[in-house]
Amino acid sequence: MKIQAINGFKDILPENVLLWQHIEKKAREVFQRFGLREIRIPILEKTELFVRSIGEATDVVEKEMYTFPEAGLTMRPEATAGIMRAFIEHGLHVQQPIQRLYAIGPMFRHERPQKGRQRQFHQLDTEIIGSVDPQIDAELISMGQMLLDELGITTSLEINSIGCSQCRPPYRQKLVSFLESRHDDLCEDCKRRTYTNPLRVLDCKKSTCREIAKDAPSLLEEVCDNCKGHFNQVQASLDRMGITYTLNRFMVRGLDYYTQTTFEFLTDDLGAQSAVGAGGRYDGLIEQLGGPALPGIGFAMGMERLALLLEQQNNRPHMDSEMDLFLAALGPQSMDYCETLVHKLRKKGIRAAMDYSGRSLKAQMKQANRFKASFTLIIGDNELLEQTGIIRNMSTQEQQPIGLDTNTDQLSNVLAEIVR
RNA sequence: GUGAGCGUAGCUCAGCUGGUGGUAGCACCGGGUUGUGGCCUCGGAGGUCGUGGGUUCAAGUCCCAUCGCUCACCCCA
Repeated sequence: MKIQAINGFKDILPENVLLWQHIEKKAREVFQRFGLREIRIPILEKTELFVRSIGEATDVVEKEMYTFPEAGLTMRPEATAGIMRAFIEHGLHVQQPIQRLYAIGPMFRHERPQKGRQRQFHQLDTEIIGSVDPQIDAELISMGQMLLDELGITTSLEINSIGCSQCRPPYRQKLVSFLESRHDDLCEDCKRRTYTNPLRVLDCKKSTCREIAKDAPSLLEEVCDNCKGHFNQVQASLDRMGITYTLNRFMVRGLDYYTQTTFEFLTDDLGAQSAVGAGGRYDGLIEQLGGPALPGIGFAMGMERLALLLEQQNNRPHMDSEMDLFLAALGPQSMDYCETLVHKLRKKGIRAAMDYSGRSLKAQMKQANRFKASFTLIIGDNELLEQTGIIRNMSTQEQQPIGLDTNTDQLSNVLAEIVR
């Protein structure tokens, strides 16, 4: 039996890594533009951390975590909890009143894989900690939008406010009562959701449930004045920046720690998955984890989803040459000569390669082409005797003789100049 | 956890009502070009038809089981 990767865990092969590096590079660039600094945290944490932050009754905690029960450890299903743990553990708030952080890396959830969803997946995660200012919310959203824009990915932005610890519980109670009054008309899933996650009923795709949802009390109208004011200011900021969005009063969150502002970057191009990125405020989380009473807001973007969209929307970055110079050696002497030359070129930072199998020139040219080499230097034993090689520009097909030198240091300098 | 679909070359796939595995495309190797890549052309190599059992004179094809993958539900980035 051949050993293969386990279900939901994917290899990212070299040709695709270029795409991933493109995404990462652009993300770091944009995040740094907003003053975010990278933080790297462990993949394994105490199970308790996720239970306390994400919420005991959430799907993620109840059935999706990779946990080692005997050790009490869990592979992180998301990044925010770990970042907050690190934030508290190292007292980062003392250094700077507002901390702006980002993290990039793999997350793990034991769900059934499907398009745009894997068991090991990767997220770009951002957090701004220490401010309740609604302009911070808008700034963070604008950063996500800017990244998507610059990647050339088209999404729609939806925002909502899900209230705070003061106003959400009463609303939730009101909603449950309403749903109970219409219980018989709800679909089977929603009958269950009424008690597990009543807000999710508002988001049900079934038409009958949608009709009922229209009559349900609206969270946006029920939230407290403070939350309303905050949300209005977020919208005013987005308006000033010219960022287009739609209000979605049915948008809810799967993790318990979210408060007030929530938002999602959405697409129709990912099969059943619609969210490319999502986030929101989590004002009680840090305190709940035993840290100072500091607010925060963040978002995560799914890198697999970004990569899929880049491919689908035909925005694959065109790749440059991946090799500066390929040395085609013909004959034993020239092979040894080229070996020395390749070594010296590489020490100068030039990307250089050659073939040792003594294949035909045609075969070696093919190889140079596969390497996407900018130049090829052809050196046979004859050339070595006459001290004149041939250098070929692979894109223009121009060839020129080049004086060879027994002093390969000199020659490698000359070649380095040509190739640069 | 539930449902549906699919497993044939490294990849993408033909293979009809069972009757000798495809000159298939991409990729790979070599020749045409006696020392020049991409395009063209000719040739070559590459397979336990996922696995196990059953039906049959005969199974890639039909039946059963099993493993794997994919998509969808739930839920989520």
